[in-house]
Amino acid sequence: MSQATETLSQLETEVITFFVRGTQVLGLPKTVGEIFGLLYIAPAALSMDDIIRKLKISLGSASQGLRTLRSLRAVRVVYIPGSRRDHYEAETEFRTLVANFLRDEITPHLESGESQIERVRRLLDAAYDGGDPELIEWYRARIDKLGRLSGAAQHLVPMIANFIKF
Amino acid sequence: MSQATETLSQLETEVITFFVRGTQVLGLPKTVGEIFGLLYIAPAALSMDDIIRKLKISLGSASQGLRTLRSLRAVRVVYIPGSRRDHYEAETEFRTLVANFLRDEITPHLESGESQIERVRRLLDAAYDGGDPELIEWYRARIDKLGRLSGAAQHLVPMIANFIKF
DNA sequence: CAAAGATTTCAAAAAATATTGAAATTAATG
DNA sequence: CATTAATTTCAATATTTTTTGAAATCTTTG
Repeated sequence: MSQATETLSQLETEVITFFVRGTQVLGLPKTVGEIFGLLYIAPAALSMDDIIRKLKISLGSASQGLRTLRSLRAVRVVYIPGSRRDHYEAETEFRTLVANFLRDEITPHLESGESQIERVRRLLDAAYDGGDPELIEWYRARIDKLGRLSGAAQHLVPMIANFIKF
Repeated sequence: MSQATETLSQLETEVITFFVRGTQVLGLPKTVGEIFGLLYIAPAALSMDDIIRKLKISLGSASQGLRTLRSLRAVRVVYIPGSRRDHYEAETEFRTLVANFLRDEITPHLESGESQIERVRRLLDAAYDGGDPELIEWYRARIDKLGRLSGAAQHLVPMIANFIKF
């Protein structure tokens, strides 16, 4: 039996709003932010049922949202002796959270961007026969600039990961 | 009269795809990425009509997309003597592009986050009467952690803006 | 200043995304 | 091992976002 009150306190509401904004900036569903915010400010681990009742969201959203948060390692399963339900608590180390997010969500994008630029370069090399050489040089300059952006972005990631240390 | 070919070359298609992915990561509409990509790789400024014909998008999307890009200062209006239409070219300095984006799109979010945390702090102070002091201290620790995240993010922005220099 | 051209606006349609809840599955208990 | 509880899945629904194109507005030019 869960002893948590059914209504959200003003404090809880504010904290949840904070994270909902965050997840929306990151392009994640609102319910994911709600669940994370609720768990972040919860003094004890909550079951899926607690989450459903406090946030008034559906079973499906809760299950799907927790799956997302688990896959981001933003939430951890905690065993509560005597309860048959899984209980969840938030990962509160933002350093860890950011590092995981960068590694799982950002780095793959950057790598695919890098390989795409490589492909465009080869395309340009193949076009040497036929096309106007001056135009091709101009294109190459533009693609090179893109390559430098991509490279800089890849350097940036570990810098960011390293910077959030507290 | 526009002399640009009507079909997109493979090179153009690849570059556009690159930027479409980018805008989708940033949460901007696909057409915005398409327009920017087309302009980025275009050897000469293009009119809205050129954009519509080459990308096969609607008038409304082109107008709205160009508005977005202008407001991000990712695109510049260029006057072409003898033509009545506005012509557009892409801002190709990624340093400028990133700096503008951080200032206009990211910083405001961070500032509103900061002030929201301030509000939660005051809420907690007001709650000193009535609530369990131990629980309130626990809450305060969680809110402080949030505050440190917010502070770190704000330090990060100028660092990133500074790092993309080429 | 009329006429044609270019651009913007905005309501409606289409597409993409998120949410719901009932049914299926999986796990725990007596 | 049957029963009940907990969780996941997924098709249907709702919501949000993007795109379209016709009408309105603004601009240029003869």
